[in-house]
Amino acid sequence: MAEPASLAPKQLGAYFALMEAVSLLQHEVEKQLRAEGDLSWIQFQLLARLADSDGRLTMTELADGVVYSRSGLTYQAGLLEKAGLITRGPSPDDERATLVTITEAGAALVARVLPGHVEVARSLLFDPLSDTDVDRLGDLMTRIRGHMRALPPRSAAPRKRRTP
Amino acid sequence: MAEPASLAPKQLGAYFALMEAVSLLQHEVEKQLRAEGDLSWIQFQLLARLADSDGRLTMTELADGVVYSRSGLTYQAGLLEKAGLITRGPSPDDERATLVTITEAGAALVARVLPGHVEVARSLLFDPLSDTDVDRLGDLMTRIRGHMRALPPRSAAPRKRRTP
DNA sequence: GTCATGTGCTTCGAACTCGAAGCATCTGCC
DNA sequence: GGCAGATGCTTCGAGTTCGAAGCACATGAC
Repeated sequence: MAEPASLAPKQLGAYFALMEAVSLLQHEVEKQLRAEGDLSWIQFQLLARLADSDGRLTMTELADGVVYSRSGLTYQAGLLEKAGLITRGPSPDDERATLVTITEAGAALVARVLPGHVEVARSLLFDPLSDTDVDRLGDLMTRIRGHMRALPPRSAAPRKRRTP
Repeated sequence: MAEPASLAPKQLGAYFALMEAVSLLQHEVEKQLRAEGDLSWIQFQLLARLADSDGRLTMTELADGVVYSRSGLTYQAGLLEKAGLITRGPSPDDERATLVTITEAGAALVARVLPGHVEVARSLLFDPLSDTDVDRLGDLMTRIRGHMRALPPRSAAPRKRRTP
């Protein structure tokens, strides 16, 4: 390649390994979710997030952290609603907001696909790792995620995150 | 969520942190590549791979590791060719194969966007890490990637990888 | 040589994603 | 109260992705 451009080869290696490994993992995860529950990774994330939060999130809260565009979320929510996994209704507090609720069917589906999902993650991601490795990976990625979340948007998102 | 299903919470946390961090990183990387070179992450990967390999790879070799479907690769190669960044020609050895070569313009483009690309990776990914952390991350992800690559396809890819 | 099967790539249709534009509501300032 | 700008969500169009089907060549058995 042209030049290292101030990133040590070790770092470049780590970077590419990270990206490729996650890409492979995501691919396998999608396959499992599609096969067992006819869900995409995003749909699963949305349902899981709802299941965690007792249902009742606004669209924006739901999107937060799932990085997706608003329109994409609308689309996915439409699919999930049509499939009977979630419900959308107006918020009593804010007429503009849409409150999303997970249905019983939705919760049941999450519960059904979760074991297989976890199994894929275990066999692909954690199999070659020791307990210490898992700790380190968790620590590293948590720190990195925190760092990224805290960053000022790089020139983007004119309307993305509420500044609290 | 329903149940941990035999994955320790620590592992689940590591898993989700990993997925989210990479998702964020990829998003930013795409933005930079789009802004500075009008490239997608896949296109950049393809060009970088070609630049590394003295050009001259078959479509399948090029796709290998970039996980994409063959048709997607055909599509992307079409775009890159139209943009004058690569050339496609028949292979002398195998009439079926298409040999892909990177052009000067393609190599120049990679060289042009690389510094910015590296800078994004540095500031998002490596900024909160010490040298030791980088070593560990590289080690972990390299092992994980190796593990995943070696796996038997889980029921998929009837025609995906040559078995050497 | 010839036929069956495997492999390399492309074409096709359907599904998904994003950003820009649009509509409705909310908030703050006057 | 009323108006300007911000915010929440949706619609729309263009671009991208994938899997299945299809075509062309290669390889091995006979």
